[in-house]
Amino acid sequence: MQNEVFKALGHPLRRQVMDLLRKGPKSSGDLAEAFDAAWPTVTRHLNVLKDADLITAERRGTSIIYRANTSVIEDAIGSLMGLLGKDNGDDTPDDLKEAAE
Amino acid sequence: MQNEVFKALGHPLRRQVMDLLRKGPKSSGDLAEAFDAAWPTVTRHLNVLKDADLITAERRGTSIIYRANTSVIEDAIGSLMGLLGKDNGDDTPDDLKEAAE
DNA sequence: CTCTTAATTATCATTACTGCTAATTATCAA
DNA sequence: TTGATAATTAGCAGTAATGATAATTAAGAG
Repeated sequence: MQNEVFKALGHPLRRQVMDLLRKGPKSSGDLAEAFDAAWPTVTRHLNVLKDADLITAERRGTSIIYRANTSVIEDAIGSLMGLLGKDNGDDTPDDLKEAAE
Repeated sequence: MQNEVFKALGHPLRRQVMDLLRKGPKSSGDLAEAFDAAWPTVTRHLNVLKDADLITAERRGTSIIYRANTSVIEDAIGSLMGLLGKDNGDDTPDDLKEAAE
């Protein structure tokens, strides 16, 4: 869901995870090492990202490999772009109209 | 701060507010009417958006007018775009390399 | 099977978020 | 000043999020 995505991105550690995964897949251990937080804490953040479908997990023998899910990030971008267009159906009262057009 | 922005966007009502303001400025009352929630509840959400600098408030006589702050939305988009580029400094171990490039 | 390493789930305490009603402030009109 | 309307702040209860430690599962090596 769209809301889970933004909620998931609303934590610095989770955005950092996304940034680390940007360059390529990483194991849970690699990611856990990258932060001060305890491993279970990182695992939980990874689960939040996974529930939001922002990352995927795949078992590779004894370790678990995480990958960023680019399409969901793209969707989020699209959603934000949708907040930008003025798309004026003239919903703005005359007395609030800006000088510029 | 960037984190406040994503946290603020992590609530459906707040994203809806942003969408309503997309078309033009609105008063607190206009916004409160648009939702099922009680007015003080909407006010609180507006404050979250304001603290994130996603909207600005300006008193206009007896009512208060809210406007979307487009540049902050643009910054958020930029931040998400930054999560997309592969920008490979070859951080990916050989055994995790994908077939495609 | 046993041992080790990798990672997760369970549990708990603390803090943050949400949404409500009630009380308060702000502005204007008479 | 009084009254009315617009909007906010205060306070409270319920729920969700965070981060830690302890216990558990998973897979491979021997």
